[in-house]
Amino acid sequence: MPTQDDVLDRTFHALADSSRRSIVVRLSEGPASVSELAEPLEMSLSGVVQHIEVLQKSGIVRSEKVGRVRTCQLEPAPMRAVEQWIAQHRRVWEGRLDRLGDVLNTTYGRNT
Amino acid sequence: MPTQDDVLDRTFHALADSSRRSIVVRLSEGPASVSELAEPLEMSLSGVVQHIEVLQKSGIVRSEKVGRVRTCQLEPAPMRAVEQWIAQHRRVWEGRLDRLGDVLNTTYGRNT
DNA sequence: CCGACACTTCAGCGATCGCTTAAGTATCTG
DNA sequence: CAGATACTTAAGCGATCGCTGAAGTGTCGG
Repeated sequence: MPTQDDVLDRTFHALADSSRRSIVVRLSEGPASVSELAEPLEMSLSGVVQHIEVLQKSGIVRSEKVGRVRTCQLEPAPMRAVEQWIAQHRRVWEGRLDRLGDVLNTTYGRNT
Repeated sequence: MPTQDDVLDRTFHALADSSRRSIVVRLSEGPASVSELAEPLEMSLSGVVQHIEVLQKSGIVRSEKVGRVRTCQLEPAPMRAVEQWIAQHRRVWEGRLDRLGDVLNTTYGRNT
């Protein structure tokens, strides 16, 4: 069973590449086959397949093969996990941000 | 000048490591020195410094050296960029998601 | 001035990444 | 059945990653 950390590792990693993000963008408009996903990318088909594998391992993408065509679609859960992770920690600093400007040139004590 | 793609590449990459995320979590509670950030991590100091460099290159972290102490703090802009990128594309599929279940076992035609 | 402290810099190392080419394996089409 | 199509699998390669240990540099405290 993958920990939450594993999910975040894999999802952030999957999205840290602009070819993979463009696949995600394309899939956000609806399912597509491997070769449809490959078409706009200037890369060999097997390069694209490897990107899709990374996306699948992160859980962002699901796929199913019918006949000789593999069709891919998005799975929203991992991206929501990422979005929530960011939102959660953003809330913490935003509560502090108004004070940081002054704090920087004085003491940095933790108030715990 | 870094493109938006570069920012996303570097920010997603920076967050794709649990040691770096734990640094971000720690910094969300307020600024900290390099050795304060290093303390909970089971890793050499220079390993930690390298993680901080990755975070700085992405723009997530800023730092300033006073005397012999480097103090780090969070910079919210890049994480907001990531959050917005996700939110933007999530909106697109969520409009479609209710249809996908049925679509999967029928045709996958794009309706453009 | 001398040692402790807080980094800093650098070489190196095994592992993973992103990509290629080449050679498969099914599946459809005529 | 013979192609063409749509992947699939595997080897390999240069680059980057995450980390270490060792040797610095600059600062502070006594």
